[in-house]
Order: sequence, then structure tokens, then C-alpha cells
Amino acid sequence: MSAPTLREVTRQAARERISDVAIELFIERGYDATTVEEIATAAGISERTFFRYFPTKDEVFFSRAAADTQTLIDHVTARPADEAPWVALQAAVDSTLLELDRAENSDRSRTYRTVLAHSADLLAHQFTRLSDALTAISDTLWERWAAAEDPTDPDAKILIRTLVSSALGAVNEVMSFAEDRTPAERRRLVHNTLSAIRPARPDLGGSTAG
Amino acid sequence: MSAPTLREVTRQAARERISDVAIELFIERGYDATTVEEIATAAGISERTFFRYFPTKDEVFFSRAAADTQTLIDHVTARPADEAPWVALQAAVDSTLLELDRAENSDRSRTYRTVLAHSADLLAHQFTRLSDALTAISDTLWERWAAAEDPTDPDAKILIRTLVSSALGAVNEVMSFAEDRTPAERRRLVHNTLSAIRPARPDLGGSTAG
DNA sequence: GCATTCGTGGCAGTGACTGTCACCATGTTG
DNA sequence: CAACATGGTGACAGTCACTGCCACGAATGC
Repeated sequence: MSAPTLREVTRQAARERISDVAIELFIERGYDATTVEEIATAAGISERTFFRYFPTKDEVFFSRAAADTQTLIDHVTARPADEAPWVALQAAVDSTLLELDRAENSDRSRTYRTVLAHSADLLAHQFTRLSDALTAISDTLWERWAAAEDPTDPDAKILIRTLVSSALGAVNEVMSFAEDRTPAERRRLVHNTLSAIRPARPDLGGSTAG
Repeated sequence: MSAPTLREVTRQAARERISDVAIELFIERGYDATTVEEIATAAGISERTFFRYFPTKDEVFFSRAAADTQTLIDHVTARPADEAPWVALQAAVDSTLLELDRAENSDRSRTYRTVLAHSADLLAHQFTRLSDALTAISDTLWERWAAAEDPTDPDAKILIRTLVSSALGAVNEVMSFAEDRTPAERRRLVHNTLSAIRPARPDLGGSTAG
């Protein structure tokens, strides 16, 4: 987009260095047991400066871990605009999982999940992040649906939200409770679960498989 | 059950008095803007004593607001043990909504939702509470299913979890985004949404309506 | 009457933040 | 080159949720 200033580049580099150090500490001793002061000292800065780079302690974790939900959002956006919401969503979930299961990605995300699972605090914030993703995806799908159908329909938005909620829930459950399965197995589980859902109204995208 | 000690009765009374005062303050000036010290002072106790009655600040809120999820759990438990998971869940959701929509209940829960919606912090904890409910309900349904079918099936537990996740998600979405509808309308929305979900496997409870 | 136990308040401390200020290294301008 | 504005930084004090510790007083048990 716009030319990044020297300052912006430096700042971004600093951010990454801090989060590298932080995540290393999180893995080593857990999120809760790591203080911001320790992160700052390990990164060679003061605690005050840490908070100039990250608004909260958990942001330093999610700055790296949030890639997954963003990928899903991107894949939804990449779908053809005239596709029905539920069809687009299913396809986006499929292709997102396929992408995330690639090589080095899965190592990284397994590590993050471990850190996440050991901190109730972090987990709580993860839920609100999922909730934000739900809103982002639902809004995108709703706008597209509204352009083609009836933008004044009062039920559509909420029905779309529940569909997205189900999809995110399914992915989250499988990722959390089927860590030991192969990526292909996980994808199959998610796919089967989503296939069993047929939107309450055909205009939202009834199953194409009859 | 067991005879409540005099101490237990006094303690419970104190807890209720504190949470009454606290929730009044939350409504008046918002959750985040209310400090524990203010609650304690208003209740005529010290801050230290407050934390002997409630482990955290949000607990004082949820001690009153958690009734809804507990009602759902109860209704699931009340279902016949041999009923398929998804059938039991749908029925439990229906009857729970019916019960919660009764008279004075809905005023109270609207107030709570208002407080909740204005605090990101509180909302995050609400999600973890929903997650706990998800686990409780899923465990109950799984145990029943396992007794009748195959307890060693590796997929069952996770498939049940995704079903419960969808159900809770649907209820949550409707309650959050259809506040302005009539209770009957909300129940219809939830019911329709859940009817559109057919478990990936018939043993988990395919729709009875063909 | 005395000891034990329990509920309470006071107080100090921790950890995540925020506001303020002074310092210093920039880069800019005359 | 000197005066100046700009922005990043650390030090410090303060807030708020929460915890551990101790001492006091009141109810309880023998």
C-alpha cells in the first residue's frame, strides 16, 4: 500500500523481537508464570517500553497466534461473491484447514495450542478473538447475501451468524480435542460435521449434495 | 441434603447481600468502572473480606447470572437416559427457553445482558463459562450414549461436543442479537436453526421429522 | 475460666497496566 | 553550525485486582 517509513520498519522489527523472546519464555515456563518485567528484561527494554509496543500482555502472544483465524477470514473473502453463505463457508473452511496443515505451520500452531491450553486467562481472550472473527466473517457473508437477496430481512443476519458460529465451533472442537489425529483425519471430521448442517432456509445455501 | 450449619446460612446471606450491592453498582456505573473497594464499602465490609466471599470480581456477577446455563444443564439431565444425544439436546433447549422466558426472569436476564455487553472483560469470562457448560453437557450426553452404544468410539465424544457447541452458539447468538424480538420469536429462531442440523451419524440422533 | 477456632481488618506485596516527566538521539531549518 | 522540534525511552508514582500474613475479637468447646 503506502511506503513504510524507516520508523515503521524499525518498530515492526522491535515488535517481532519482543514477541519472539516472549513466546520463548511462555513455552519455557508458561504464560501465567511469565511476567511482563521478565519479557522486557529479556528483550533488553523497560517494562514501560513493552507496553508501548503491545497494549496488553496477551497481545504479544496473539500477535503471532492470530494468523489462523485471519487465514479463514481471507479464504471466505476469496470466495465468489454470488455464492450462498453456507456453501462459501464450507469451502473456505476446507481450504483453510488444508493450508494450515502444511509443513512448518502445524508445528508452530501445536506449540501455540499448548501454551494456550495451560492458561485460563489466555483461553478466555482466545474466545473473544473467535467471537471477533465470527463477526467479521458473518458481516462479509451477510453483505454479499444482502446484495443478491433481501437486505431488509431481519432474520438473515442472525441465521448467518449461527451458521458461522457452528462452523467455528466445529473447527475449534476438532483442533482442541483431536490433536492426536492426522491432519487428514481432522479435516474429515470437520467436513463431515459441517455437511450435516443444512441451513434453515434454502437461500442461505442448502447442501448441494441433495 | 445435609443440615445447613448456622454459619453456612449466615455466609450465604452475606454473599447475597454483597452481590445485590455489587450488581446495583454494576448497573449504575458499569462493571469496569466499579472497583472492588467500592463494592466492599457499600456492603459495609473490607476489601479483604470481599475476597473471602468471592474469589474474583467477576464471580460476584456470575453468581447471579449463571442460572441460565445451569437451567439448560438441568434440563439435559432430566431427559430420558436412552434418548439420542441430539434429540435430547434439542428438547432440552426448547424447554429451557420456555422456562427462562417466564415473567420476572426475562427482566433480570435483560439487565444482566446489558451489564455483560458493556464489559469486554466480563464477556471473555462469559465465554469460558459457556465453554464449561459445553463440557458439562457433552460429558452427560456422551456417558449416556456410551452406555447404549460403543464407549470406545473415538469420534463420538468430539462429534457430540460439536453438536452441543452448535446448540449453545445458536442460543447465544439469538439471545445476543434478537433482544428486541418477542420470546416466542426467539424460540422459533433457535428451534428452526437447530432443526436444520442433522448429526453426521444416525446413532447420535438424526432428525425424527425425516 | 481458659483454649481453640473462626471471621475479620490492616498492611505489605505482586503483577498488569497508565500518566507524567525528563532525557536523549534523531532529523529539520535558518 | 547552532537552535529547534520530534519521537522514542526509562524512571517513578499511582491504580486496581488479588494474595499472604498477622493480630484482634467474638463465638464455641471443654
